[in-house]
Amino acid sequence: MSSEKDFSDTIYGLSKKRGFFWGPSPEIYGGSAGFFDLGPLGKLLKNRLESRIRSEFVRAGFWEVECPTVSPEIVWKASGHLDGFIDPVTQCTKCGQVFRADNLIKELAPEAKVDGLSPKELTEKIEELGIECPSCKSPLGSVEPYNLMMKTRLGLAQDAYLRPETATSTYLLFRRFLTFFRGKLPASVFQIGKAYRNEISPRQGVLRLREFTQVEGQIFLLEQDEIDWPSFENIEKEVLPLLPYQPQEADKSDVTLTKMSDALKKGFFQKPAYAWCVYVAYKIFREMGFSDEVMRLRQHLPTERAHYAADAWDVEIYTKSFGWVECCGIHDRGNYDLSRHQEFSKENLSVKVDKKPVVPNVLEIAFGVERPLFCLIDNSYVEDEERVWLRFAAEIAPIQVAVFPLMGKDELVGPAKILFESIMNAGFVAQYDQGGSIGRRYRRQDEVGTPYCVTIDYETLEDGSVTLRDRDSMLQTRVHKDDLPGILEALISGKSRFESLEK
RNA sequence: GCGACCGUUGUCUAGGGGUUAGGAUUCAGGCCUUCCAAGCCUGUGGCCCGGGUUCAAUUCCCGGCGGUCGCACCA
Repeated sequence: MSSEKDFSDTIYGLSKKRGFFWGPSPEIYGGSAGFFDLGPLGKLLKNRLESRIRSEFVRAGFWEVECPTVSPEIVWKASGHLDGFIDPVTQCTKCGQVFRADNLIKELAPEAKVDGLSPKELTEKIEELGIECPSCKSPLGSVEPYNLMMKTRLGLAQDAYLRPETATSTYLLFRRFLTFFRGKLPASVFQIGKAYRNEISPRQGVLRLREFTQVEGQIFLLEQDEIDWPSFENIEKEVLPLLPYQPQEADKSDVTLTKMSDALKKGFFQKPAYAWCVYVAYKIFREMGFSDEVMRLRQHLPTERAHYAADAWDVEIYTKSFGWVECCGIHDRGNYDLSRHQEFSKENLSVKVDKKPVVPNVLEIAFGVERPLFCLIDNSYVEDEERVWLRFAAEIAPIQVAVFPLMGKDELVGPAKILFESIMNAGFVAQYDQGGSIGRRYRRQDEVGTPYCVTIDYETLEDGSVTLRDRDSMLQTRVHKDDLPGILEALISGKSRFESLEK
């Protein structure tokens, strides 16, 4: 087998060649790191993932919303992103190390006053105090503000930022949600949309992007709800691969297959509602086509957690390219966000509990779509002596069925095109191809993961039967063309198996 | 952002101060072909960008952009 680095090259090569994704974008101008274009197949695949995500959220009782990607500065002031992410940084002119300027000054000159100083003033302060690079004693460069958010402007003068997460824009609707949900909590909503992070140094292709599609589900609820969570009963017998923080601290990384009810008893999860969210996240990834063997749920170490987070678990996916990849975070955000927005907006974001105002808590499921997209291609790639193919689950494959005339003869091409039309009309994403030998066309579809191919031949002209070919086994069977929509539907949805078609 | 290495058709790659820049594969068209990348013919397409050195730069130098790895960063 190829090395890890070689394998990601293989995936990126195939993706570029077959039109899953291209980049960095804009390619003809040399590209900017952290931006990628989705080609036709990548977009089809992403649409399928999003629709699985969407239906899984809906099934779990979430309602979808959509908010602007740009919000004025005050929003990010309130959310904490502005202060949290405008760091005054200085860099050593010789060794290149980067430091937080304010922290560095405080550390080396505790009596100096640095709070509220501009980058320019901080630069002067560093000169004044004769501070140099702590590791190599060389002069430091001027202090520059660095913020992870992308800045823009509304009209002439109002500062605004592109959202670094969709969640914050969702929280701003809380009062509207209260009305929509007729004053009842818990209330569950989710959003699928673009988010932007001005990463200093994007790496690993589509795994760390400056612009990406985020999916974030939020449950607004009261503390009591977190304990009394009836839906937990539906999933308490589910067994998930858990990796709590304790074994990690002992440098162990073996998952424990744990029943959810036991996980709660053992204290892996504090609250049933949070545990349920972890299950929902896991279920979404299952629905996207990941098998249990390549997934695990890893709890953040206490040192890894955000200061306000009571608990945090990640869904991780094993890839042949990069090993375990963090794909989804499940966070207990407490009432931090709503409290902050209440404070900054002066709007009442509380509900009445026993006649007293209480700001509700938030549980969150958050992930980007591009990571699972990449992981899925990585996981689906299969290669043997004969061919290369993507073993997508039929339901998420970008193209579901390809239609070929056995040869490019007029008497076969005509009927093949008619059949292609009827398959499209039946609602399938289909592709027609008459270029090259039949074997080459099968291989082409294998390489983009098309689960089924249909071939029209001379027998079709006599009795209406066609060849139906299965991607993974390369087996073929004859069926009547009029039965195809039903057969394909059953195969793709998993209601029947290809082997059972064989007579 | 720093350091090291790197950037040649759609993809993978050979090469190198003066070349018709080579190969494999893909792709398009044609011939052939009654089910798994066959064969034959034809064709499209390339030296990341800018500056410098030089009679001459894709090749050497500098800068930019991008990539890989390491450091840092990753709410």
